[in-house]
Parts: sequence; C-alpha cells; structure tokens
Amino acid sequence: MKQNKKNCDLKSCTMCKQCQHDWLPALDANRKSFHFKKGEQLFIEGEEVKGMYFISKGLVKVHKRWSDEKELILRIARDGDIVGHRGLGADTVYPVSGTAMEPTDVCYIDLSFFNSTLRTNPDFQYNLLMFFAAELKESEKRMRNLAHMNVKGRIANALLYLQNKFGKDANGYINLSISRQDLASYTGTTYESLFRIMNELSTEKAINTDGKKTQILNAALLQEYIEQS
Amino acid sequence: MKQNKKNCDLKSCTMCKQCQHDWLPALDANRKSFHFKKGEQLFIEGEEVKGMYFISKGLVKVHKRWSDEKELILRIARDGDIVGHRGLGADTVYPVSGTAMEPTDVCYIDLSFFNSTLRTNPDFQYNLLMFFAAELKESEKRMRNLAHMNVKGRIANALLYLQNKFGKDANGYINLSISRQDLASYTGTTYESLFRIMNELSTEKAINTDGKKTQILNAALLQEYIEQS
DNA sequence: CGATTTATTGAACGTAGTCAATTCGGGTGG
DNA sequence: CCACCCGAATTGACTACGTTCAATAAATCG
Repeated sequence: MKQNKKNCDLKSCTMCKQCQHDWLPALDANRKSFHFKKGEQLFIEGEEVKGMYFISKGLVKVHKRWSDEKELILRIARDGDIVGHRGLGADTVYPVSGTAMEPTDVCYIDLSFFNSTLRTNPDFQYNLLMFFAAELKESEKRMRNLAHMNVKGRIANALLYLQNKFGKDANGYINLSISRQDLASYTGTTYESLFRIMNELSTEKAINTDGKKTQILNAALLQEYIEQS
Repeated sequence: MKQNKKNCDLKSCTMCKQCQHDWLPALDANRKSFHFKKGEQLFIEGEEVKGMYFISKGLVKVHKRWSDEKELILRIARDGDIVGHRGLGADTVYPVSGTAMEPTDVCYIDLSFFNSTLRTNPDFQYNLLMFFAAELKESEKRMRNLAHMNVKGRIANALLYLQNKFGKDANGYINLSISRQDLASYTGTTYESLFRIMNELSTEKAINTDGKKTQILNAALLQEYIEQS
C-alpha cells in the first residue's frame, strides 16, 4: 500500500453524504489517502485495529479465515462503502481481513478520531447504526442459508444477489469481475463444486470479442435451484 | 402474552444502565410490561415491527425460518438482554422471530419512541452501536463455522460457547435448560445427528436425585472435536 | 519453447440428512 | 391401579450431496 497525494472524497461515502456537512471539514482534516494494488491487504485478521476505510474507488473483499487454506468471504465492498468497521467494539483486533480485489483508492480515518467523530455527529452515528443493523440482517440471512440451503441454491442465490447489488453492464453481464475461487469462498463451497454447478447453470456460452468464453446463466435454472434447495 | 401490572425494571437492562440516568424517567413513562408464557412468541418473522423488548427475567430464542419445518436459532437472550432490535432499519418487518423458552417478563418500548430516544441519548445510541458491532462479529464467526466446521465441531463449539455465556450451576451443569431440538436448531443440524454426537461426547452418565439421567460431557473430547473439524 | 499455474473432469469416499421402526416415559381417563 | 395414548427418545439402514484426491488438458508467462 502507498499513501498518495490524490485527494479522496469523503462525500462519495454513502454514509457521510447523508450527514450534516459542517462536520466534514474536521473529518477531512484527519483523513489519509491510500492506494492498494490488487491483492494487497487493507487490514488483517488478528492485527491491532488501526482505523476505518472509506472506499473512494475500487473493490474490497472482507473475509475470515478457517484453517490455513479455507476462508469465507463475508462481503464485497465497493465505491462508497465503508470497511474496517468490524474492528469497532471492545476487542482491539480485526476479526476479519480486507483485501483489494481491484486497484483501490481509500480514505483512511484513524480509529481514535473516528470514535470521537461518532460523538460529535449523532447523524453519522445513527447512519452507522442503521448500517450495522442492515449488515446484521444480511449476515443472519446468509447464516441461515448456509445452514439449510444446498450448494446449488446458495450459488444461485449468490449470483442473483450479486447481480442485484452490482447491476448489469451493456452486455447483460454482472458488473463485477470475480474469480471462481472467490465466488466459491463467497458461497461457502469448493472451487470444484462451484465449477460444476456453474456449468450446469449455463446452458449456452458466448465467445467475446477478445476471444474469451463467457458463461451465460440460465435465469430459469437459477430460480429452480433456489426453489429446490 | 398478557400485559401485567408488575413493574419491569429498565435499569436491569445491560445497555440502559450504562447510560445517563436522566433520560430513564422518559423511557420509563413509555414502557409497557408484558409476560410471555413458555412457547409464546414476542414477535414473528414477517410481521410489522412494533417495538423493542428488554428482558427483565426469562429466556428468549431468536430464530429464523427455512421452509416449513426447519429453522436456525440465531441467539439465545436472557435477563438484561434486548431483543427485537433486528427490526431496526429501513425494512419495517421483523426478519426473525422471538419465542420465550421460559416464562419471561419484558419491558416493551414502542418503536417510534425508541427511535426518538436514540436521538436524545447519544450514550444509549453509542452503546447500541457497540452492541450491534459485537453481534455482527459473533454472527460472522458463526457463519464461517457453519461453512467450514463439521457437525461435531459445531456442536462442541456451541456447548462451550453456551457454558461460557450461561455459566455452570452447583453441579457443574450448564446453567441453561434447552431442548435437544433447540440445540440442534442452534447448531444448524438435525435432532438425530445432535443426539448421536451428544452420546459420543458423554462418556459417562449421572443419575440425578430426581431419578433423571444427565449426560456428562467429556471436555477432552469436546476439544478434540473442535480441532478435528 | 519449456515451465508453471489454472481449468476441467472422473472417481471414490465420508459425512450427515432422511426415513422408518421401536422403545420409553409420563400423563389421563376409565 | 391399570390400560392406553401420545410425544419424545433411541436406534438402524439407506441415500445423497459435496468434498477430496488425482489425473489430464489448456492457458499463461517468462
């Protein structure tokens, strides 16, 4: 990671821009601007909590380890999202890691200043509270799905969720470039299982202009998989 | 459920008692006192959010349905805990249900008043925020465990967690009376699987003074199961 | 062009879920 | 007090899903 001169814009943060703007200058004075290359880690599970990150531009996966080779991706954050907030609370170590999936620019706010800013801006605190409430709901829904849906259903579900969250590009593809390995980690399954099921799900394939093959998902099958699970 | 005359005590709420006490009278004026019998539901998944519950005395499971016969227990709340807070946020329906596992007395606060009290007491809002942060951490840890641990490990884990949370009584038993069905739902497995594994885990059995049999868990095995998974 | 990683497929294995049968224990009513 | 009944406990057998391992093919990179 490297600190750069480029000014990140806190107003692009979904949570900040709904707040009274008279506090932003103070926040602005305390921010640092960082750039992370693809694959670099913003914060690491088990390390001391240092601060919060507001993503100006990029993509960050938040993941949690299990044993040496397994992990679960908890969330995929992008422009305007906040990450590192799981470091809040009594515990002073990050319970999760954050890794850039693309080159990513962030605003960084020191934890102690972040904490004090909560007190001075109840609006922001309220927004953050609502954000946590939404995250908790989502987390518990996924937890139930992990417990009771089969892999087909979880994959179908994840694809629809990601399509809904990231939208579609001009070609109708999901506006998110993610490796199969990451998609497997996101749905809580193995690379091989994901591979096989993705094949079942794509009844047709397209050849892109660059010569690469793209799988085209069958919407009806997606629905079917969810219902069967 | 029935509203009773008995005064519930908001100061017994873990979150309230850390706050400035000058707002408590206002909160106090807006509370209602309810009693729920074992098995009665405080709130139901899918229903309109009405308010928050502070448990004065009792035990409440928070659970989420999957299909008609399956559910996942997300949390077991007791004296001093708050439930119904998952109703906060943009969505106006409860994403989960709350059911009394024992006769339970609660303080009930109307949602609209609860929301306004957040604004007037930043301390309380801050405590609630930290509470949500802790819940989210816990939820995500369990999510990862559901994804990667096997059933043995999850059960062993859950038993240790519950022992840690509810403590042990004079006989060394976990201070929580929970049905096997509920324990299965809590660990995300079936009644039968839980049964078999609990048998494996208890290398000896005790006959209580009342003639009932009690399973005595083998601590070493618990540890082993967690490590193997 | 060789080397090394990533994709693809097959086969086997084990875990845990499902179904069904039986037993047990504790009421309840005759 | 006994016969009956019901739900919970207990156990066995079977099955299926998904992981794991291994082998091959394809692609990427220096």
